[in-house]
Amino acid sequence: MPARATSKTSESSDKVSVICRALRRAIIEQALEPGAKLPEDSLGERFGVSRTIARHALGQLAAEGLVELRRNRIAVVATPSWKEARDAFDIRIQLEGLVVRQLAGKLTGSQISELNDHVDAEDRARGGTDAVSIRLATEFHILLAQMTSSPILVRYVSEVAYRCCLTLSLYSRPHSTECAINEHRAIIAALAKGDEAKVMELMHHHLDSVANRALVAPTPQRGRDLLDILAPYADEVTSDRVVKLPKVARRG
Amino acid sequence: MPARATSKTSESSDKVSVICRALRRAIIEQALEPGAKLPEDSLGERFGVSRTIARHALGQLAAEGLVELRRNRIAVVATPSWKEARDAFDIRIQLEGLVVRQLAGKLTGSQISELNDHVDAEDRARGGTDAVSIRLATEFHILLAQMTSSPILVRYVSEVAYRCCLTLSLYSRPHSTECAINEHRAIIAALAKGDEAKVMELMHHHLDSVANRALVAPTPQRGRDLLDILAPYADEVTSDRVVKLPKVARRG
DNA sequence: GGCCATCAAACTGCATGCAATTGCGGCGCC
DNA sequence: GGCGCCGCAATTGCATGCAGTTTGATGGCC
Repeated sequence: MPARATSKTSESSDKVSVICRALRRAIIEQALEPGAKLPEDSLGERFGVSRTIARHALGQLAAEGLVELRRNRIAVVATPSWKEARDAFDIRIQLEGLVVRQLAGKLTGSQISELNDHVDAEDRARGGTDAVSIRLATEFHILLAQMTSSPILVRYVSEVAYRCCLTLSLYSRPHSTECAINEHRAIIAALAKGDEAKVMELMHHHLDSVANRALVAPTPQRGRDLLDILAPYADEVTSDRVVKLPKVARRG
Repeated sequence: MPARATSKTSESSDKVSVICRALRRAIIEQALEPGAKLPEDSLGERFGVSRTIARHALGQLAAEGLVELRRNRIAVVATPSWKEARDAFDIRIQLEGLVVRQLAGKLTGSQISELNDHVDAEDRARGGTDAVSIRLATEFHILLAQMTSSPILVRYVSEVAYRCCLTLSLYSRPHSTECAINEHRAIIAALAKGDEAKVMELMHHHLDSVANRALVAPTPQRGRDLLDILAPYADEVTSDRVVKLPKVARRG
């Protein structure tokens, strides 16, 4: 066990971060769909810890935007609205632009092979489930961010990439990952060549096309969370409690 | 009390978020300097809650990068290295660019007056302590972000702005806030006029100059955390425990 | 048949208690 | 006099317990 140790930032202790990692992964692989319930008891039992720890983990994930926490209510996997999804992609484009700008022409040989290896893995995973492909594609971007050795950038890129994953599972149709893989290869090549302008454009285009493939339209019906659809109509309500529908059947 | 209610994102419950807000404010006003210790007991006692809650709050702040948490050790206010500070400003420039791009020409009259009122407050605070000026200047940027009504953007801009505050208290000399105030006014004017290119340039320049005023040089001596200075030399160490100096007198 | 009140189970909010680890002051040794 | 070692106080890591809230189901009433 390489004991990568918990990176300085966040990831408080041990058990908590283990649970966080597990849940994060489950979420981005869509084992846990948006809206899925996450009761503290069940989590604690599943991971062999007390509710206290499970609760703490949920708090962390909420801070990352992967989980929604409302007072006295069961935590659920976040269900970003379409607008939030769009915003997340906008932010992501900016942040990853920063990443490639820092990296262009500065990669070592071993870093380049590491990236190529990763894309090879993505390639091999094409036969498998979509979930794994999506996870690997996301991890490619995180890997890139890590190479900047800027902890802040790593954290933000990771978070926002995870959020985009969530989005994908909400709004995206089964999508072809091939072009994404080719785009990854192109980005590596341009990074190695040190062509900053080119790599910026590639990354921008890559993320933009991912976003567009995912977020073709507000898809009000498939957005699947009734409350989001109704949200605009609730603006009139002045009270804190946003909307109070007579028992609306939520998922689950 | 306007009962602003806890915004959907993060900020779990009540007591926890109260503590978070209090600590955040104390940190950005430099009542708590970087490196200051934050024992769970003391926090709990001070805020009239149990350690459990104080601990949870520290976890949230750690997720935001304001607090550093290490296993079995007392939490301390984060002490960003010079490089991290620089990175934070880079990210901030990108994010706030996004903000003003979204806002240019889209502000309502009342929003514009709200912004002007805020800058007036900044102006009035010029006679007071530096701490308040810094806080108000930071809050101006957060106010701007809030007007995008993009929760994600608000969260990221807030976080990174707070981090930059931390930085300022670490590396900055007593600085003049006047030009910053004028720059704020200029940004509002350009936003109102809807001149996107102009406002982008203004914001970029504004943040860049703030960064440069603060981060003139690595200032190795004044960076004041011996451990950061030694960090590059510790890369050789393979163990998890990064560095083990014979009792080095840390602050406090 | 549909609607509302009532109640129990489920779940969260929080405090407290115990075990484990760390930090630090004093002691002995070189 | 300085350096390293040991033991105690301080502090964290975590589980459990109790109180308050929500959920949703059952039964009575219109």
